[in-house]
This record gives sequence, C-alpha cells and structure tokens, in this order.
Amino acid sequence: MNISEFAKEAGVSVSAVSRYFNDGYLADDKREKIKAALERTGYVPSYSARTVRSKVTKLIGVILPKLSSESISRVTEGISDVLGKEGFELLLVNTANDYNREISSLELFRQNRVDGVILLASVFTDLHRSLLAKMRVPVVIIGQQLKGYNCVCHNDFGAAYSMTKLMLSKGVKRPALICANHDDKAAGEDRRKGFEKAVEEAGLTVDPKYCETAKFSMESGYEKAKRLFSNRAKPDCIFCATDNIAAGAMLYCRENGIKVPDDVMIGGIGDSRFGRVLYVPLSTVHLHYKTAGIEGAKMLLSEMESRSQVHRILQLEYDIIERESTAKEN
Amino acid sequence: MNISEFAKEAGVSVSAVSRYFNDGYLADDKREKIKAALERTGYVPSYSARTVRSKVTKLIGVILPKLSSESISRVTEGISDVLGKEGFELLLVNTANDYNREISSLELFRQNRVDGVILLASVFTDLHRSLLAKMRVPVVIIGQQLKGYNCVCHNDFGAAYSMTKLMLSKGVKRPALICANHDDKAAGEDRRKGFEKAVEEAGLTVDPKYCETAKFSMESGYEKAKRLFSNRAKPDCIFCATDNIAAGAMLYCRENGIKVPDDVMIGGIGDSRFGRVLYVPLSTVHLHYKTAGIEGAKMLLSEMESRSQVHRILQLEYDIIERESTAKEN
DNA sequence: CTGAAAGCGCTAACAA
DNA sequence: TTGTTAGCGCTTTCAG
Repeated sequence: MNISEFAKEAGVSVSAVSRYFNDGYLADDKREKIKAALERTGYVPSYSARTVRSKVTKLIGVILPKLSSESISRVTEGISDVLGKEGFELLLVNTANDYNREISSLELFRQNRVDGVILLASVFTDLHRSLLAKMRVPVVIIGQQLKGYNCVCHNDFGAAYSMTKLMLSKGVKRPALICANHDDKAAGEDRRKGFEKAVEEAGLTVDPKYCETAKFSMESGYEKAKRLFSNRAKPDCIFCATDNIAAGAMLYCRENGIKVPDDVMIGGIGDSRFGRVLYVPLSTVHLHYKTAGIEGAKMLLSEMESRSQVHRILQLEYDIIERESTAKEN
Repeated sequence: MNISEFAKEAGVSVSAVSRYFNDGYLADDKREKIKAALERTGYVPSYSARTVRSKVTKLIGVILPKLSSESISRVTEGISDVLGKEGFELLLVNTANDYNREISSLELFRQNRVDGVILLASVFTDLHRSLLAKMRVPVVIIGQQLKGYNCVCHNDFGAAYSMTKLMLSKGVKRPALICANHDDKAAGEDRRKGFEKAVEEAGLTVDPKYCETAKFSMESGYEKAKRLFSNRAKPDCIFCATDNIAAGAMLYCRENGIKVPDDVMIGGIGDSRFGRVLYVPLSTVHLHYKTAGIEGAKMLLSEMESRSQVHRILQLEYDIIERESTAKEN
C-alpha cells in the first residue's frame, strides 16, 4: 500500500497524509480519520521514498575495527545512547581490521546513505585522508587524532606514562614493554612513548630485547611475555599497552611460577571489567570509553546542525587504578 | 549532481549510467567514458532513490539488548562476517534492555527499511508476537526459541545440567544457584531447569534459600553470593547462569576468605575470555555464540532468497570446559 | 489550512 | 545492445 491508496482508504488527500507524518498543518478531524485508517490497514510510509525528497536519512554510519572488544563496544554504547535519543539509527560496519573494508565503507557512506559518520580507526593512510576529504557529511573520529577533523581521543601518552611511573616508583630496575603495533598512533605509538618517557626520567634505559609488540589479544600477550622472560636478566616490571595483553602476560607468569608483583609487576591500560577478578588483580588505567562515545556523538550532532569549519579536538583524561599487580609493599 | 547531469557530463545516456552500476548491458567504450567521468566528478548514485524503485535495501536490521556484552558481540561478529560478505550492511539497534525500544525498532523495520531482521531478544511478550507477525521481511531469532519463527539457539538446559552434574559428581552436598531472570527463557528458565534436574538426579533438593536471581553482571553476582553465604549452612557449590555472575561470586569468596574450590565450587556458562585468567580459573560451558551468529545470518539469507513457510530451529550444542574452580581433587 | 501537481534521483519496461 | 520514458512513493511548492 502506498500513500495515495492509503489516502483514499482514509478519505483524505495525499498531502494530508504526508502532513500527518511530518509537520502537521492539519485539521483535527482529518487527523482522526488518518489515525483510524492507520490502525485498520497497518500502513507504514516508505522510508526511502521519503529520503529521496527530504535528503534526511536519520542514519549515522559507524565504522569499527572490531565488534567483540570491550573498549570498542563501550564506545559504541555511548554513541548509541546519545544518537538513539535523537532519533538516529546506526549503520554499523565492522571492518574486522581489514583495511579494504574500511575504505569501502567510507565509499559506501558517500552514497547519501547517512547524515554523518563516526570513525573508530586505528591506522590512517593517504587513501583514508583522501576519502575523508571527499565526505559530504560531517565526520567525527574517536580514539585517534587526525588533523583537520573533529576528534575525541584519550590521553594515551599520559596514561602510559603514569602507569609506568607508578611501577618505577616502587623501585623496579628492569622495566619491560609489551606495546601494540605503532601504526596505531594512539594505542601503539603514544603509549610506547609514554612508557619510554617514564623510563628515561627514572634514569633507566630500555634494551630493545625488553620491548615486544603484541596484537590486541591475551594470547599474544602470553607469547610476548614468554619472549621477555627468555632474556638472561628477567624483567621485574612489564608495562602492557592493553589489559588484554596484561592478562596474557599474567597467565604466563602464573603458569611458570613467576610471582606477581614480587618477581614482576604488571600494569595495563583500559580498565577492563575482568581486571578486578584476575589471578592477581590488575593495576590499570581507566580510559573513558563510554564518555568518548557520548562526546563524539554530541560533537557529530552539533556538526550536523551547523557545519562549522573549526575542528575541535577533545582529549579525555584518565584515572589510575592501582591494584595488587603493582603493589609490591604487601 | 544527479544521474542525468552526470550522464551529460560523461556523454552517455542515463540508462547507460544506470546499467553501469547494475547489470551491465553496456559497450566497452561507454563503460570507459563513465569510469573516466566518475573520477573527474566523484559522482555517487543516491542510495535511497535506487531503493524506491528496486525495493532492495541491502540492509539487515539487527536488534540487540546490549552492546557491551561479550556473548552478544560475538554473535554480532558472526552475523557481520556472513552478511558483510554478501554485501549487506547492518542497521543496528541497541535496545539497552528497554522494552519500548525493542518494540519501536520492530516498528521501524516495517518501514521497508531493511531486507531482513535478526532479533536477539531476551523476553517475548504478546506485543512482540503481534509485531513480529506483521513483519513483511524474513525474521530470524537468535538465542531464544519462538514458535513459528526461524531460530538459532543454544542448548541452555543441557549446558546447565552438565555443569551442575560435573560439580555434583565431585561429591558436593549443598548446591546453590545464582540464576538469571526467568522471563529470559533461555538464560533464565532453561538454565535453572538444567540445574534443578541435575540436583534432583543426585538425590538432593534445593532449598529456595540457596537460589538467587541475579542480573547479568559481576556486581550482581557478588551481591547474590553474599546472600547465599549468609545462610547458616554454607553452600559447597554454586552454579551461576553466566560467567559474569560467576566472576562476581568468586570475587566475594576471595574477599571473604572462602576457598575455591575447596570450600565452594563455582561453575559458570559462556566461556568468557577472562575465565582462564580468573583468580581461580573458572569451569564453564562453551556456547557457540559466533557460530550462532553465522548460522542465523545464513538462515536469514536463505529465507530472503526463497521465503519458505517451514520454520526451522537450529539448536547448537555445547562443550564443557573444566578448570580449577570445580576441581576439588587437587 | 488544504489539495493538485511538480518533482526527488533512480530503475525498468519498451521500442528501436 | 541502446535511449526514451513512465513510474517508484513520497514531500513540497503553490494557488487557493
């Protein structure tokens, strides 16, 4: 059933029906008639036909590198909360860390399919930049900084610096690092730099043998911890770029009789829900993931309302959460 | 720029352009011309205009009760994998366990906005049923069984039964239960029944004082464990409906000097990633969440291809994963 | 406040 | 294979 059939059925004009669903310059009796006919017929206006004319999709494209990640899903939850309240739906693309899918979804979102885009990317290439430049709708980037775009990000450097410093302040002498791929500016490079700064300030140096690069998984953390402990002089402190990596490292320690924190301290980043109930409760840094989603969504909303040329960067701070894994005092 | 302006620019007819993007009854020289003009102008056809005519949205509506849940995001990942390969995008609605949002999103999906719907519900009411009956596109339900619909579900009863039986086989005498809300047929009722059956078979009975109902969170598990241990006779075995609940219960035990598994065994369901690295590694039951997503998506695809009147129920089996939290032998 | 009618940008049927 | 043209179902002028 289309609008004119329905209008006939309701005994009103087509425009009356259209007005019923939109602004509402409409007499009450017609409104009643339409409401009644709606119940009778179950008519629902076609979304896409509406969009062709009005250019409004009420859809926001969200591009994520992964779905089953605690941090990412918290961000998404924040986005969904804010946008849902404003009547927007999310068109979600899970790129599964596949570069091509990231590119193709940006292409997709150029087809007038969405009113705005939120991008949770890990890596930016020239192709990313050129596609982003071609976007016709507002874009907000969450979790990374990209010059010329609205961004909500975390203080990854500071978080890593503080966590490392916390451990060093307890007198450890051989700090080790399990970082993330440095193509990832935020979780990779910035966190590594934060670690290095703290180590340097403590008057120590880091042998490359004590630096490993892991994937974002427990398994990878486990493997890299194993490599670290294959050095002659064992590390007495490991800073891990994420809690998942830290959990893997801790598992390795447990299985090999290495005591945390007595033999080695372990610190992570992300404040995963499981940190508290780990084998040894994990010291970590809370990053405001959900808030990032909320703020990113708000930023997008305001950008869609009035497209300004001024780009804003919102950096969210962090909270150190100290638990037993770094508490040598006990 | 619209199709006719673009056609002019490219020096071909409108239909040539349309054919370029669709079937492809097209001479090579025109194809070249169009490709060149595409690079020059950056023209992208309008998605909604296409949809008005063709009725194909290439969009699947996915309704979830929550985003930041490990099990749900694994299901979603499976869905996204399969559907992404077939060129479908996901229109995601996070209902945040809000009944009204579940209803309104079903309404939303009636507006010819999607080609199919995947529903991860926890509870079904009459309103659900009546709305589902009105859907004009195929629907697949994941995680629950609903008569008259295509479903992919888990053997929740069996999983709970086996986990409980495993613990009882070690000689415990006072089993306790922390279950989920029984409005949730699968995770609530079925798992509770599985527990009860196993207890009964062991010749034991369960005092209501040893049965608590928790929310799907660690915090709630912690609280309910506290209540269980306020009984005079302490339980020596707790079956928890989910790993999150189990983790909370374990945290309570740790903080109160109750030894797992010596004083009390704890078993969960879900095979969360953190189970292995818990304070005491958690015995759990692996449910094939990702597979459920994959199979559900496939079911939907085949239903969209040829709408059959025969509804299918696919029940996925489970794997017991025994770890220290139930291993009294040591 | 209302209805008729002219599009929105595209696809598909049709005749060539 | 092609180009022309009539819609798809709706919104939005515009003249009442």
